[in-house]
Amino acid sequence: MPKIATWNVNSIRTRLDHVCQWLDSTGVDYLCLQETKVTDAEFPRQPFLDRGYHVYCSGQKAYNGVAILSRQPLAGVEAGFAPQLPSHSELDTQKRLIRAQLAPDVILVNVYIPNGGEYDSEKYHYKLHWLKGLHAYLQKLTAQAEVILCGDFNIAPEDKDLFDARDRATKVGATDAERNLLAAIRDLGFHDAFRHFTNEPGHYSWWDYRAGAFRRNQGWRIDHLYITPAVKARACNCRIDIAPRRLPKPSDHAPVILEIE
DNA sequence: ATGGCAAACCTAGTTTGA
Repeated sequence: MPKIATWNVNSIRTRLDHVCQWLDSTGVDYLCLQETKVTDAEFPRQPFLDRGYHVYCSGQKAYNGVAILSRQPLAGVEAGFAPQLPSHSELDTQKRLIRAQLAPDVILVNVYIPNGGEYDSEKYHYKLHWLKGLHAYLQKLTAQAEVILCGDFNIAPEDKDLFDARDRATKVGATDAERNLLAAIRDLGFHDAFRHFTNEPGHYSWWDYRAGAFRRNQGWRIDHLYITPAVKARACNCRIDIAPRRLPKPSDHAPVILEIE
């Protein structure tokens, strides 16, 4: 039963031991990483090669950066929008997207969607612009194949996906403009894998380092796996693993795992 | 309204995160 996971590690070099321990204990087949914060030349490949994973990364110094670890070698690996959408190549200066084929008719897309900064700031509008680019990109892909779209979306899709939805009109990650663009992407034919199995509120994938947010479970569910119908039909389970968030010096995000039969 | 924490960067204070 293949397992596919997504995890914003907030620096792969700082979190190397956590990720290795987690791979050893869960044995996931594919792990999509975000915020690796390292160039491809500096990416710590060897510990993953030693564990039998192939490493595909697209990173930059200090900020952003995505990677896919896979037990099998992957075909069709492409970084950024440009290979599918040359018109949007300016979005590729920030390393936030990598994709690969899992099968001839299944494409895995790993994204690190911009944070958005303050409401109505330049960063907020960049986030909205980036989401429109992602929509155009996925429109092409969903016409060709089944797609597993995962990563750090920096968006809580519903009010039950954050601990306090008050004032959300200006709360970046929960505004209507962001949710509407995410809904437009979802309407290309995606289903929220986590919500296929769990309806209750109070399940989060990110907690602020400050103010005891994790201890008080004051978090947001912003890390997602979106799957097209044929994948959904094979999905057995999708859960957030909060165990790594309890460790000393954790990432502020927890991994999310999808199991497929 | 602010701070609280963590990481990276030409090491000290700035930028980013959501």
